[in-house]
Amino acid sequence: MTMKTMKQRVPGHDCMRSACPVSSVLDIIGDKWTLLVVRDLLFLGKRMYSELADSMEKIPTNILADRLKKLEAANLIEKKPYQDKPVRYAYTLTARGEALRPVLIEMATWGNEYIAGTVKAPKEFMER
Amino acid sequence: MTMKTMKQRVPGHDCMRSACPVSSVLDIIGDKWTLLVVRDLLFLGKRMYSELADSMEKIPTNILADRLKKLEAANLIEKKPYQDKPVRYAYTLTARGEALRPVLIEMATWGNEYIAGTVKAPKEFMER
DNA sequence: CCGGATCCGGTCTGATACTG
DNA sequence: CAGTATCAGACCGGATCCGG
Repeated sequence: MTMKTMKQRVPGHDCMRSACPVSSVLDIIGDKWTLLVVRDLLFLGKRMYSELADSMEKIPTNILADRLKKLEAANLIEKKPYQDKPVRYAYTLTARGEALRPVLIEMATWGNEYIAGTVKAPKEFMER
Repeated sequence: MTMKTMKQRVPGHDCMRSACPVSSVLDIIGDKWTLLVVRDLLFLGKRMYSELADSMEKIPTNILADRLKKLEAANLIEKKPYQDKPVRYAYTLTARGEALRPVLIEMATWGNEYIAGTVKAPKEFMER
């Protein structure tokens, strides 16, 4: 119930970020974990929950489940069952989610240039 | 003392984000407010504390002060006194901070395309 | 086992009040 | 004007639990 009762950012609410696109985007991906999930789906080819949970950054499972829900609610990812008994889902980016690629690329580019020790991504990731 | 005792992300610590550039960048700008401050400095020409506090998103003053400190510690901004009696500081982006422009631009581009009602930034902001 | 859901302690956020 | 203090409540993250 803790995660479910999180404060919503609804139109008219004090916290509603206005029409600035940067601000609006940050309402969706402006936290430490969401973009890491997107990165794993976009660049690392992950699709299953267990693969996502296995990230280098050790995302807690409750956080992962919560972010997957929010990403789905924001139409950045879809989940489709790939087996029954028990039902298991594969998570994939929607076109809307895929479109975040340039954002991730620019972040990676900045990191490679300005943060020592970061690993350069393979070139195929840096191209459309 | 609350803000000062925040958990540090030091090399060797469990929480240290590894060499992934995206992850490392998110350690610096991966929260809801930091990039908004950068946006104000980069696109809106703000320099003074009071201008930054006046953002549309109503950033709380304690959060603003905290983010300015962290941005300075990360060498993304500098503060220089622009008057004495009393000493007042102007905050400006360093080259390292200015270099985040492509990230902000891609975020704004994504927002304009995929979030209804976001305002398009003037073209001069979208060019180097 | 896998994919989460629940619990819980501690941390952080953010509204407001306050100070020099 | 440029921050600092305070404090309740939101949120994170580790551990654990549970249904299929």
